[in-house]
Amino acid sequence: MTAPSLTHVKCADCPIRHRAVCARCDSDELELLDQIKYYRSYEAGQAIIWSGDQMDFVGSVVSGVATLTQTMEDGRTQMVGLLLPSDFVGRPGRDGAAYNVMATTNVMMCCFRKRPFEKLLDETPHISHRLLEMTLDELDAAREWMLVLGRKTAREKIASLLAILARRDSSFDKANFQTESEFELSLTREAMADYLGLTLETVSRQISALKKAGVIVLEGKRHVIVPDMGRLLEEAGDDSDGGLLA
Amino acid sequence: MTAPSLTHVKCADCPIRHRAVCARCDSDELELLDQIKYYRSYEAGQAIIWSGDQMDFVGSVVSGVATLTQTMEDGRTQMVGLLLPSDFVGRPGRDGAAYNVMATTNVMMCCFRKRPFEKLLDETPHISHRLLEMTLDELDAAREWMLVLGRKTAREKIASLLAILARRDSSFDKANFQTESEFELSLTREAMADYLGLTLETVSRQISALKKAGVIVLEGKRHVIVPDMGRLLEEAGDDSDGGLLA
DNA sequence: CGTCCGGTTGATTAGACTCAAGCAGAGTGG
DNA sequence: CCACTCTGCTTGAGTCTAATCAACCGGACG
Repeated sequence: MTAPSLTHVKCADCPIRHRAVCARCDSDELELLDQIKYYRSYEAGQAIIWSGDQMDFVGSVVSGVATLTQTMEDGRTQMVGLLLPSDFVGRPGRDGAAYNVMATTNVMMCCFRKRPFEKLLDETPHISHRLLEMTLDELDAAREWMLVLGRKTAREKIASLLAILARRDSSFDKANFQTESEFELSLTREAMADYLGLTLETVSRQISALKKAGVIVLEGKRHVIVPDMGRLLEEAGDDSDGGLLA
Repeated sequence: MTAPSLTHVKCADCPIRHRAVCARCDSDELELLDQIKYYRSYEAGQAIIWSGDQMDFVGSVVSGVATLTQTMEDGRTQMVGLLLPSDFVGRPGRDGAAYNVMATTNVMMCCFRKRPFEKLLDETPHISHRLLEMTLDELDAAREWMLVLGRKTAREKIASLLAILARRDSSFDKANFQTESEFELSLTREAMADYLGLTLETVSRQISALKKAGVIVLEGKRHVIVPDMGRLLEEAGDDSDGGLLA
């Protein structure tokens, strides 16, 4: 294992400046955050945090993809969150980590020392309000996922996952409704299975089935082309609006 | 349908005063909340909110049990939250309801007019911080539930639900570990099925199985006695600590 | 060249679903 | 008061979806 690379980047130059927990901060507030933060990189496959670990930082994903997973003693594991750039990691006010956080690709984190961040949170409404908003969004996403896990068939689950990845991964700039979409699959079959509550064999079979049905086109094993998003959403069992609300 | 009963109760006399979103408020802040709130009652079985409805209030459950559910066009439904006294309903900053909220028993709600509440939220850290804390707790609960939905067997699911209800329903005053527990089941078999991603027949069968195995004792169909919580947690596939962290 | 990893595919099995019948208790109306 | 119905629940028989077990493929890498 290589030593983690620690670096420091000015907040103003940060790629997630306008989406992360710091999004609403003015330049004075950014300055305060700047003083308690550091960048840290993790390699693909590496653990960022183990469940039960003492946490000395919270932070944001700057680049890359990480997963939040829960494991039972017998090894069954369930992914409970997919962390993309700007997503927040860690729970202010709690010392022990509740989940495993694993880097799926190479990941850059912007870490805030925990105690000073908690202090800032108390004193800076721009931060606490933004964190509240992000947490409410995550709660909605988790609840959406509960429907997928509890009530959808294997095929619908796969289609749902692909739809989410298509929406987030591909730059869906505007009213998220170009009919075509194309993106890189950053998860292994096993990770997808853990996300969906399936086995990796079932994931593989259903992806093959969707390919055979022409719902998706694969270039290699990881590059996905969706010729018709409407068709994919149909397969996902979603009605057209995809459950997004103002 | 009877007209809703609207009443007003002083915050100081409110049974959820120290657990709800108002928990941290001082008396001045309570006074402000008092001016924008009203109590409202709902009968068992009644809808409190329909998904997609315009929301003109947010609020707290004062007494009773309500459920948060999501429904697909073909009727498949998944419960995504169980609302007990002190739980918060509604999302500040969003006008449309994202879920159905149904009264399972008779329910009393403390409703805050939405716009004024949002204004208070902006100006009152005691409220926004408490709401953040409660939202983080709900997110943890939702993630815990994702493991149940995605990876547990029918029997483990039932045991998990009973364990949750036992912990919350029965007055688990202290270190939540008396070995014995006893509580009233406020959910129908169908509601349990919707919670667990099962059919009601499977719920019925697994409850019978747990009864036959002596894990639980039923008095009538709704009163549950758990002679040994450790045994129940074993059946739930949880290790002894039940996943609670400081 | 052999091995490992991620992925695919096939055969069989098991667990939950579906369809169906029936029970107990509460409420209703003749 | 009794028959009738309704709701919530239980139980059984048969089916089907996804899990399990197993073989195999292809590319990367030492």
